[in-house]
Amino acid sequence: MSGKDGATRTRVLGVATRLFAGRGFEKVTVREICREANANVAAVNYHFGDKMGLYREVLDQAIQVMKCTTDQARAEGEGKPADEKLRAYVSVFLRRVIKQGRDSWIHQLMMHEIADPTPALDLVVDEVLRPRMKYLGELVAGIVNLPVDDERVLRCVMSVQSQCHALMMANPVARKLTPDFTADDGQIDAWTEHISRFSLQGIASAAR
Amino acid sequence: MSGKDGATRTRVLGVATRLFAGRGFEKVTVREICREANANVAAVNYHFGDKMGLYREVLDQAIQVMKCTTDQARAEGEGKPADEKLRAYVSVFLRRVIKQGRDSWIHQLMMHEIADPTPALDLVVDEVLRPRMKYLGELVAGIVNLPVDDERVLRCVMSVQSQCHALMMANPVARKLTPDFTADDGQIDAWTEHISRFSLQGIASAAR
DNA sequence: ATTCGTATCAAACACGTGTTTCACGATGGA
DNA sequence: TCCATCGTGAAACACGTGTTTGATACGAAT
Repeated sequence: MSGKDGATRTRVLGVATRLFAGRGFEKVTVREICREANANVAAVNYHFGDKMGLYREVLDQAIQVMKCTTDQARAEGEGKPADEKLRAYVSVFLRRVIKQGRDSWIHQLMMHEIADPTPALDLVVDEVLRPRMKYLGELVAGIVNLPVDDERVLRCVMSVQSQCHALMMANPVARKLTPDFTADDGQIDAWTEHISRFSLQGIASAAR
Repeated sequence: MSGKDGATRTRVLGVATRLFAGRGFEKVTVREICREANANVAAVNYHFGDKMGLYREVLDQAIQVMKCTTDQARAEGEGKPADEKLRAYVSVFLRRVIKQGRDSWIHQLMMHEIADPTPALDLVVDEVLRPRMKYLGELVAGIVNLPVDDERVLRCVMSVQSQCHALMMANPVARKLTPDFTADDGQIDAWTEHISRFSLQGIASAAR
């Protein structure tokens, strides 16, 4: 069970990812992670230095996946007109967010990072959020024929982002408000259609 | 300093409110609260039963203030047409939210409640959020001439709410993205104007 | 004057935390 | 075969936590 086989590190990292996402950094204990991963308490210290080192590694993984989401959104809009690029962005984002698939842990993790910011949040902002806003800003600016740094463009970007993010952020709240909500493809498509149309109309009005 | 004078309880409650809002329930210690309030550690146990009792009292206060915000938004739209009622709602909300005034602690508190839901969150949903959504739903339904429980109406309400909430929720993120942001009246009015126009256009498009 | 309930205080309690230490076994190269 | 290194294990360490306890002082009612 020991030796070259470095499965313990992987197992610990996996469990840590799930638990950190679910309850944040502070509310998860090293002991609990190791217990669920069938590893010794000292494993996290040996493989990751300390608890924070383990957390940083989990967060780095999250950043990689988020950058990948941005790239996919860009790719799906490739060659299309600006309004369809925006629709593609919303579509990719919602599919990745609402689907309780293998990526949902990321957004729970980000939720906790926003509630209790750590220095690592800066990395997320610089590497993920800023590129996304830049891309959306270019789209909006193209649609309304305004400079990308115009205030009105910035505000429209916020409006689009906020609608997308709301569907993931307020998850525990939304579940209480509409307990019969299902994340099937039909619902996702309907939300994509709504946010796209709603936003495109709003964007058009921003240019006067 | 002791006797009929019940200032300790008030002082503890005040400090607890500020600290719980800033760092959430778990990351604040009873000792720290009492130290800042110049009270003994046992004070919280005597006056509030235990730490959770103190937290519940803080959260109850928050619910009262939020209900008051809803009432004010309703009042400012009284007698106006539906689209101006919506503008009034956005205006009241943003003024209360963006202003770093005496109410900002509430939204930090809610942020932490959403990130780490406790049973008390149900109370917030039932007493604050549901009435707000009901009110906004009636406004939207009136504008687009659809039944209040129509899916399209519900989605528009979510779009409006998400834009308003985004300005308060992503505060630590927004501060990094646009560090030169100032919460003066001009900015608030500009955002109110943007969200109102953006949303009214989007709502109009929802009815086809 | 005595009694009772209120409000506060310092000290201690019981528990859980992240981290460290030291020892044991396995692995792979010299 | 020997030895250095790696991965793991159980136990202990140092610290911080919420909570409880017993004592003290004060004011008001009896």
